[in-house]
Amino acid sequence: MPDTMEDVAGGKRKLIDAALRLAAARRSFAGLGLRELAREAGLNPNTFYRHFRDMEDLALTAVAEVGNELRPMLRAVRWAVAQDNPGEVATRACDAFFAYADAHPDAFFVGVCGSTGPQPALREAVRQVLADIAGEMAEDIERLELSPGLSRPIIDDLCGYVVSYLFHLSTDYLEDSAKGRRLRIQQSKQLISWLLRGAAEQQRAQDQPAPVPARKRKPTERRPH
Amino acid sequence: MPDTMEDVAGGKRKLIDAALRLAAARRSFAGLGLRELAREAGLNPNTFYRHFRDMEDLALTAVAEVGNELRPMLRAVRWAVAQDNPGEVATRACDAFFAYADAHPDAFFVGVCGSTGPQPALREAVRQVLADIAGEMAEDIERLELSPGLSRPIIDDLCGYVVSYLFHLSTDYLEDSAKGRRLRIQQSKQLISWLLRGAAEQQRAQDQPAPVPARKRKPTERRPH
DNA sequence: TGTACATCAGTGAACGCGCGTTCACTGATGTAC
DNA sequence: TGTACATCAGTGAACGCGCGTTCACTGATGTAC
Repeated sequence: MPDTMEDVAGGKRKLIDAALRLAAARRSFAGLGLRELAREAGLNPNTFYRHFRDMEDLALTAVAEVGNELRPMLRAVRWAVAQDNPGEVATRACDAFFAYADAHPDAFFVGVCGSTGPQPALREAVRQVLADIAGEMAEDIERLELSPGLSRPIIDDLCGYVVSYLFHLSTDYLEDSAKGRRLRIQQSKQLISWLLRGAAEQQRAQDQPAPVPARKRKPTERRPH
Repeated sequence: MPDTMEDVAGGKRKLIDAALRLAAARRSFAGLGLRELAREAGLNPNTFYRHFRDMEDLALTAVAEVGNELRPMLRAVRWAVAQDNPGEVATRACDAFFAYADAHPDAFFVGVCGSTGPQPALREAVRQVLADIAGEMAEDIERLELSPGLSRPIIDDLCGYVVSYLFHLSTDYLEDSAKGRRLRIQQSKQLISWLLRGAAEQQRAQDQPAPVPARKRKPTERRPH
């Protein structure tokens, strides 16, 4: 079982937290120095080697921690809201996402920066977390029957768009003023709304293909525009 | 008048090109060393100071160069396609974008990495280039009457979504195989198609507001879902 | 209950290295008269 | 046309500094018998 936020020994915990703090403030995990990190954590530089092989090792540990917390949280929101207001799952999950970003800004800065940073393993780890989130979102939409008409491939594409957009928007959101933040949340909800309508229309077009050249397309085939 | 790609003296040109090459390969402008850069450019480390104050100065110069080439290119494609096939502007501009990314991979890696990197000035410069591109796109859609029904604010949001998505997708595209690349282009076109339909539907809803609570909304007000 | 030993987090000194930056210099190109 | 001077790209040596990493060490905690 992987580490959770709580059951990690003192020095290791301090190092991870200090790394998130420093890397988020400067928008770069790669630029972190081992000694600088130890200084921030209030530890001897060598203590680092007691817990991590190198900086990349620490980065991957941190990303796994965050991912393992963020993912279940989003699922929980979706299932909880689906009970009471099935029509508001998208908007409420959107709110929950930004609220979580608000509560864990360091994690989001590190994630976004890491997704384009120099360490291939870190980029891949972040990418995987996003893919998992999109996958779970698609599964929930299907299982909770939130968009009854849509086929699974279309739901998958939809979730991919939404997750990618929200993820990259999160740092702009965190850097923005209260007013700007409200606007960005509103725009995110608008994006989701548009995509849902666009996807539904395409699904409808696929379900009852155009009358004249109908035989040319197989019903399962995806033909965007 | 700012520098264009051609009229820059030998050493300066070499330094900019070497910086794009190295920064793209390692996915980080911030990690670039002055001596390392001079080595790659085949120059003495001190020659750097003849042309740039520091690394950030060089980075801003490079971003301006790329932006000043990419933006007019996209405009030209839109206007050219609009002449012959007004219905295909979105898909053809999409193709042109990825073709340009293909031809200038270093510039895109540096741009995407810079947009989340440690230098605030570089982040702001990249952001500005994207905002300019989105603004020009919106202007062209309006002037070329490519989506006659849509109001300008809705076109602005639409362009913002598309530019953000394509920009962040560009590095995934460049890292992908030929097959994956085709899929990503296809998905991009699908996203644009969905957004266009969703935006059109919302515009329709705004133009003829719901019968009963109609007096509660001003016609110009934007109320995304 | 006591004793011996293993494990493990954390320490402090020391190393060699590449870094950014400074200084004084060269040599070519342009320009004033 | 020639001469004197300014400008500017590029050079090479030298500096002090913080870095990652290694080594031998301490002291606390757990464990076998």
